[in-house]
Order: sequence, then structure tokens, then C-alpha cells
Amino acid sequence: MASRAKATILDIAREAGVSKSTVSLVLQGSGLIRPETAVKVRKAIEDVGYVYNRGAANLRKAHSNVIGMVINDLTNPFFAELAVGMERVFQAAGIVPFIANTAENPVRQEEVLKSLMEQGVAGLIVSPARGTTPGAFRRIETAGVPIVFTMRRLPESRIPVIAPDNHRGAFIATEHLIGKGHRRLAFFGGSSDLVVYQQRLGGFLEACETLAIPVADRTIVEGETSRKGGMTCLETALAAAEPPTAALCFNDAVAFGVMLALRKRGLEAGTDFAVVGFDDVAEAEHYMPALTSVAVDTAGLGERAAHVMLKMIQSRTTRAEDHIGAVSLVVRESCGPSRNARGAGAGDAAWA
Amino acid sequence: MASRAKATILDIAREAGVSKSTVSLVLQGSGLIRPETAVKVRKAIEDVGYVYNRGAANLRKAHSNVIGMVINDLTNPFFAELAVGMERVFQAAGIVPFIANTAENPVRQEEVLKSLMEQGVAGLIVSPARGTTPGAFRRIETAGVPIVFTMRRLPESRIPVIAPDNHRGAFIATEHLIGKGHRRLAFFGGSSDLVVYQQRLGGFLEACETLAIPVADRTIVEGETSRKGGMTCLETALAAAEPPTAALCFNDAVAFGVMLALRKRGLEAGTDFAVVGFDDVAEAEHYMPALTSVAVDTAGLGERAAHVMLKMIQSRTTRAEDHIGAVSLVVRESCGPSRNARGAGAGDAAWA
DNA sequence: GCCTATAGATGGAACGTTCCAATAAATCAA
DNA sequence: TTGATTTATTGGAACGTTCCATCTATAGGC
Repeated sequence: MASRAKATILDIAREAGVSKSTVSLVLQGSGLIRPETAVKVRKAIEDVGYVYNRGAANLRKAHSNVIGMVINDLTNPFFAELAVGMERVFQAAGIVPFIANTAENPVRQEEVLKSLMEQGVAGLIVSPARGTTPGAFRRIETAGVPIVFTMRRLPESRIPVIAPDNHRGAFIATEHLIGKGHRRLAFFGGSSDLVVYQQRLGGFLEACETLAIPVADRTIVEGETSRKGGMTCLETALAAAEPPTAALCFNDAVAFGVMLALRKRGLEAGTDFAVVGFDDVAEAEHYMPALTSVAVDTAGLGERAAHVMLKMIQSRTTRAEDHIGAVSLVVRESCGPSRNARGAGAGDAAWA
Repeated sequence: MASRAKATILDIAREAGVSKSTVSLVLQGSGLIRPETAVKVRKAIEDVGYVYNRGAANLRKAHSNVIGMVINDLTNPFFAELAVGMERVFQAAGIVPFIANTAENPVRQEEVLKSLMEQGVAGLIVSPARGTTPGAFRRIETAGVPIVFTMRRLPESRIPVIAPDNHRGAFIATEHLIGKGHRRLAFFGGSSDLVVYQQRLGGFLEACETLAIPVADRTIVEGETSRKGGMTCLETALAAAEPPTAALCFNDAVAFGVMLALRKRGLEAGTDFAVVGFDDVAEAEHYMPALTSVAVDTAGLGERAAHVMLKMIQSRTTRAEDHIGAVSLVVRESCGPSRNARGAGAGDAAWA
């Protein structure tokens, strides 16, 4: 069985009657070793209950095969889906990514990044916390550790970003709403200190502009990017004199909140008020009514981010192209039946 | 600014005009250093853009301050809540836990554990994947690395477990259902290879037994522990000749699925069919109708697990007491109005 | 002035790996 | 046979830290 003190490469060497160098070679799968020797060594490894000490190895190698994934909100299932995509490609490369949560807190993010750096990560995939200061990643950059941002970017940074085409996503969603006959539109959730917010809101506004929705008929309500935030947004919007009849939501969580709030008022998403989400998380399809949402191919973005990271590490560069992922609107039930079925009076909702 | 090759403790020593030992002492916050010297060294550390090499340190120290958190399903918001609790206490201890996802796959779990061990973790908090083989953790145990299981346990293992009182939770929930006048009861979701399932189902059955629900009136439908799984469960249950009028669900995800499936049939959770969930995730409160669920104090369990882990590391033991957390039923709307309001005919649901 | 404490700083030997240069053994060319 | 080449294996010097034992001042006691 295993000995008390942890076994090292030398213990294996002694056990197998070879030198430590030979053991090291076997561990690395070198072809220079005679097959019988390799077998003998591998048996010894098994016998002594050896566990590889990557820290010691990295001391020599400076090539660490650990990748850190820093996420701002583990609670959002969106990030879980993103993580799944990444893990798929990292797994194939024999890498285990370590996930750390910053809970949208820049101070915590600082700690997390420090710890990851001390651990000697080969690269970092980050969705930065809100309120991250511009210089937060400079240390890491000058240390030459590759970083890629996902979903969010920092206002002025040169760090590559993998994100969906937020502007276009919002644009086509808004277009859809207008095509359904809606004339008083809202944009719900998010806050203006996020670049993503600017982009999505931008797409919304541009669609309003090109399809001639007057400024007076556009309602913009900022709010938390959660169910609760969505509920609040709806309440404030409906309190207005001329409330909107449809809303594009910052993300799906907000959209779910809006639908819940509607039900609470005895209204039904789809027939009484149109709502479209953003991200198309798995849940959207199974909701009742099923949520129309902008699909961003979350797992695909995760895969992409992982690939870019791998490439950066391999070519030991800290630069890479941004990647803006294609988006598409997946139409379900939350915007109601087609225009014909609803008739011209669609805008006059039940509460009016 | 920072130099090209990464700075070491010797660079700092040179910069500050002291010895490497002094720098090391400063890094560890030793009181043996004259304050002015410490200041000088700290300035040098800043100047050269030094990043601590924990791998090298661990080589000497064998005391790693990294804790791994191995989770079987990152997609379940429940685990995010658990993680939040743990992080609270680890953060206070100056530790950053690394989270890794096994996606309910024992093979992946094996890889993840191996990687974590190679990284030299000080301890492991694990929610084991389904189908984990009995010996999966023996290597780690003999290596002397403390492990704590959360939520799930392995059938025969001696590893300490932090989990809610599943049996009692299911018991009181079932009691509640019966108290509401329901006589044909179902247990939805989960599968019998999970110990948790046995416990929750056990509580359900015991309540049925003591409150005299005949075996013929108990429906048990296994299924995925997800929304989709819940939907399927409801469908199969309602297809029976004498369908149940109430269900205890394996967890909240299943419960949400059941409610969705009800709506799809034009039925309403609460008035037409009673459903109670398990775990009481944050979402339960905001659902429509709000979900009655067994609260397990998720974050509290997380904190507890973290504390136990810290204690084990500190006292360098691999043993600890199990902790079975108290549970409580939080009654909301998904089981309908009180018995009186519903009248005696409660059992005769709309579809009968 | 001398001896002893004490505070502060230091050199060197680990820790467990990798990698290079060197060796030994076996094969081949002449 | 000798020398060159190939194939397997090996010792030793790093890598960046910690920690122990040692050293040097300075201060205090007499």
C-alpha cells in the first residue's frame, strides 16, 4: 500500500531499479524509453501511490497547463453554459480549468486574480466584474499571461474579447417586436456602466430609429440583471401614463422576471404584453409561455474562447483578434401569435 | 516598470539591498524585521512587478492553502448558492477555493480530482458525481488529503458528510400535503442510485405509512433532476387511471418542471394539483405561483462544510463528524389555499 | 572595559521536478 | 578490429521558495 510520507520520483526510481531521470521520462510519455522499462516504472508508480507534483515541475518548466476562469456571477445559468463549452475543448487538450467566482465584486476579483497568478496559471478567461478599474489587469498583462475577456469588455483595454453581436441581437429582436405591431416599446434591465448594456440598448434604439418609433414611445428602465430586477422593471413601466406593450429585456433572467410580474397582475406574456429575452438560456425553451429570445450560441462562445486561449498560449502571445459571434432570434410564444391572429388592436392591452 | 523575465525573490533582494531571506520574511509578515527594512522591501516588490510563486513555496512548506471544490452540476443554481456560502468563510481565511465541474460524469471527475491533487490542494469539498465508484477517493484518502462530501454521500464511505436532513424534510413536506387533504400522492424525480434519493423517498414513504396512505395510492416516478425531468414525471403520473393530486418533488428544478407541465395542460399548481419542492432555491419564492419547498439553508451548509474543512486542515486529520442540517418547510402558494378554503372535494381535480 | 542578551539580518541546504550533457551498451560500416 | 552511430539510461545542475543555524551589531549589566 501507500507509504506515509508522500512518494516522490526517487521512491519510484528506487522501487523500479532505475534512475529518477528515467522515471521522469516515463511520466512525460517519452518514446526514448524501452517499453519493458516503462512498464516496470509504471507498475512502481502504482505501487507506491505516487501523485505527481505539478508545482515542482512548473518550477523547471514554466509551462503550467492550468487555466483560470474568472466569472462574475456563478448564479447565472448562462455562465454555467459558457463553462460547459470551454470545458469541452480544454478537456480534449488535457487541461482542467479552474473556475473562480468574483460575485460581481472588484475587490474579490483582485484577490482571485492574485491567487490564480500565484498558482502560475497559463492563461485567464475572464468575465470582469462590474466596476473593474481600468488598470486591474495591467499586472497580469505585463507578466505576459494571456487573457481573454468573454461577454464583457473593459472600456479601453486591448485585451481580446469573445462576445456575441449584442447590437445586432437587440436590433433584430426589436425589429421583430415592431413587426408584430407594437409601437410603444421598452428596454428592461441592466445598467449603463456595462459596455454590453450600451451595445444592446444601442441596437434597440437604432431599430426604433430606423423603424420610426418616436422617442416618446420608448421606455428605458435600468435594473438588476435578475428575475427580481425584471419584476421591478415591469412594475415601474406599467405605472406610466402610456405604458409600453412590449419589452426587450437585457437578458433572459430579466425576461423571466417580467413574465412572472405579468402573471402576478393576471396578465399573460404573449397575449397581453410581448417580451423577448437575450442569451437564450436552456430554460427559455421550457418556460410557460416559451420565451422568445436572442440566441447567442453560449456554448459555442465558450468553445471559441477556449480555442483562442489555447492558441495564444501555444504561440506565446498576449494578443488575439476579437470574436463577435453571430446571433439569431428564436421565436417562441412570449411575443404572442402572429400579427394576423392578433388583429390591429394588439397594442391595446387588457390593462389600458 | 516590470522586467521581461519574471522577477524572483532574489531580484527583490538585489533591488532592496538585502538578502533573499529577509525578503522571504517580509513576504510572510514576520515580526522579526525592522519596519524600515520591511518598507524598503515592499517598495522593491512593487517596483519589480513581483508575483509570488506558490508552487516553489509549497515545495518547501507542504501546506498549500488551495482548496478544491468539486461539483457535479454547475448548472443547478443550488450549487451556486452552496458555493457562495463556502466562499464567505474561505475568503475570511484568505483562501480562494477553486471550483471544478464534473458534469455528473465519473470519468471527468477522476480527471478533475487528479489535477487538483497534482496541484497540491490542502483539501477537497466534493459533491460526487452519480455512479462514482466506491474506490474513487481511496487514493486521496491515503494521501492524507482531507475530504468533505456535501449533499451527497457514497454508500459505504467513511468520509464526513455535510447534508440536510433529507428524510425529515421529505417527511414534513408529505405530512403537509396530507394535512391539506390529499390522499393520492406522488414522489417525482431522482433515481434510486443516489443515496439522497433513498433518504427523501424514505421520508415520503414513512409519512405515507404513519398517516395511513395505502400503497396503491402512492405513485413513484423516477426521472431526471431537472425541469425537463419534472415535466415528464407529471405526464406519466397523470396518464394513470387514478392519478395523484399532489406531488413531492425530488428537488426544486423538478418542481418547476411539474408546474410548467401543469400550465401546459391548462391546470394550475396549487388549485388543481399540489406541488412541493426540495432545496428552496432563491427562485422558488419568485415563481408564479410561489413554490412551497423544503428549505435546507443551502448557504449555511456551504459555510458549515467550509468550516469543517478548515478545522480538518488545521488539526491535520482526515476524520470529522457528519453534519445533518435542520430543515423546514416554507409554505407558499403551490399547494393551494388551506384545506377549509378548498372544501372536501379537494381530491377531485379538474381533469378527473 | 568585558561579557552576555537580544534584535535583525543572512547563507546554505533542502523541496521534487526537468533537461542537458554525458555515459554505456549495442549495432553497424569499413 | 576500430571507429562511428544509434539507442537507453543516467547524474547533476537548475528552478524559487522556506527554514535552520549562524553571524553581526547594538544595548545592557556589572
